[in-house]
Formats: sequence, C-alpha cells, structure tokens
Amino acid sequence: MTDGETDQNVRPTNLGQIIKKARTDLQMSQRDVEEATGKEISNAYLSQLESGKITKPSPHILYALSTVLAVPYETLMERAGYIVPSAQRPADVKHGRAATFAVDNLTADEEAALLDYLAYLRTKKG
Amino acid sequence: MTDGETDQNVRPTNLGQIIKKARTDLQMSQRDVEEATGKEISNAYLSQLESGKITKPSPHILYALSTVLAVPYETLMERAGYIVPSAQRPADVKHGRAATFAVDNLTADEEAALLDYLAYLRTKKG
DNA sequence: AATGCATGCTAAGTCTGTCAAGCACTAACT
DNA sequence: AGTTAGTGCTTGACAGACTTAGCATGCATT
Repeated sequence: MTDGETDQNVRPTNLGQIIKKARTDLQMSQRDVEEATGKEISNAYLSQLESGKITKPSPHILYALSTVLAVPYETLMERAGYIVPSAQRPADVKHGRAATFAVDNLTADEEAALLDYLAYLRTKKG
Repeated sequence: MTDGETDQNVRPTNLGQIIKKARTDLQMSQRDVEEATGKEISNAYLSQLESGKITKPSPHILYALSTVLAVPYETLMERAGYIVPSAQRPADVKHGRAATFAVDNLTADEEAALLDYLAYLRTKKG
C-alpha cells in the first residue's frame, strides 16, 4: 500500500533514535533531561545513547528515561535487546501517541495553560 | 537450636544464594549449568555470581538461568535490583497534577496541537 | 567584534560484568 | 603412590557501560 505502512521486519528506529525523538518531541535539551533525571543521566551519556554509541544501557537507566520521556519502560527494554518478562502486554500502548505526551514534566503553569488551550480547541470544533 | 535440620526453610534473598539453592536443589554442578545453558554462562562466572562477587548480571544472563534453574525470570530480575516492568503500572506514583490532565482522552490531533502549543510556550519563557 | 550562554558532541578515563585458563581440593580407581 | 575425573574457586585480561572535563558551533546581546 502506498506509504506509511510499517514493515515489522525492518527496524529503522533503534534505541537511540527512539530516545532522541521522544526528547525532541518534548522540546527538551539533553541537559534538560539530565536535570529531569536528577543528574542520574548525564548529557554526555545521553548523547552517546542517542548516537548509538551505547546500545545496551542498564535497565535502571532505561527506567529513568521512560519516566522522564514518557515512553513505556518495556519498549525501551525491548529495544535495548533485553528479554521482557513474558507478561507481554501488546496492548499496553493503548493510546500510543498520547503516551508520548510527558505530562510529568509540565509545570503547574504550563498545565494550566494547556488545559485552557485544550478547552478552547474543543469549544471550537464542537 | 536443636533444629537438627539445616535451615533450608528460609528463603534466600540474595541473588547469589537464590541461584545456588536452585542449582543444588536440582543436583546440578556449576559445570552442569554451564552445559545446560549451552556455554552461555561459564562455570567460573557462575561461581562469582553465587558468591556474590557479581551483583548485577545482565538480564539475558538472568533469563538463561531462569530457564535452566526453573526460577521465574522476574524473581531474578528483582533480586538483581532491576525494576520489573509489571511493577510499573499500578504505582505511577508521582503524578498528582498529571491526574487532572486527561491525556487519555486526547485525540491525535489534539495532542499534536497541544505539543505545538507547549513548544510555543517554552520558547516564550525560555 | 566580543562576550556570554546554550546545545550537542568528543576524549580519556574508571568501573564492572564477562570470559578463558588454570589452581586447589576431593574421591575414586589401577 | 599416581592418575584421572569432578567439584568450586581465583586470576588476568578484555569489552562495554558510564563519568567528568572540555571542545566547537550557533545564537543572542552589548
């Protein structure tokens, strides 16, 4: 079919690319992430992760990233080549795209502004 | 005292002890395990694992052990100090204000719009 | 121009998991 | 005794994750 269909066999998005996309989607710099993780992950290390120089970071690193970047932990584990406990939940990503919305990182002001804006959007389209 | 039998009833809590008990329960030698894993885990390494010299083996090592020794993968992961994916969902502790944000109900369009708007907000205030 | 700051990235080092080889001990068997 | 085989354990080296300090560019302000 035209384009846009996903070829499961091909894996163009490796761990680093996933992380980078999640981060840039949130408009965060590498140092922002470093801060958000409480210095748990240095910006230098992040750079190496995103550039693919490091392919198998420790799970606790992946966990920190998953919370900050709002990407499911299991996804990162899987992309890092780890076996995920057989409690495989394919449907865990029920809202896929919405999960990329890092609500965790919103300041109170930002959240308020976004809620206002969302309300505005919805009144507009009915 | 006077417990003529060794205290095997006590469930070991350390990773090394868990592995060792599982192995000896199965009457396997360290080299047996090495064989059973298809040389994936050397007997030398096993020795260090059981003696506690190595505390955080890679998940794929734990997985191999879990299958050979018939110990649940999650148990080993947990004992190695890794966060187990399934333990992630119930908590979701830190939200607080995030809960007020109905992310789950966002449509893809809305999310995109909000992300844009958030980017705009952040460029504004730096 | 120059100063400052933010961003991404690299260089060089440390730490630790992991392996291969070999050591030390025991139990059997000739 | 001597050897053979089985056990757990140690040692030395390597690889890769991870850190710290610093570089290079870009973008803005003075």
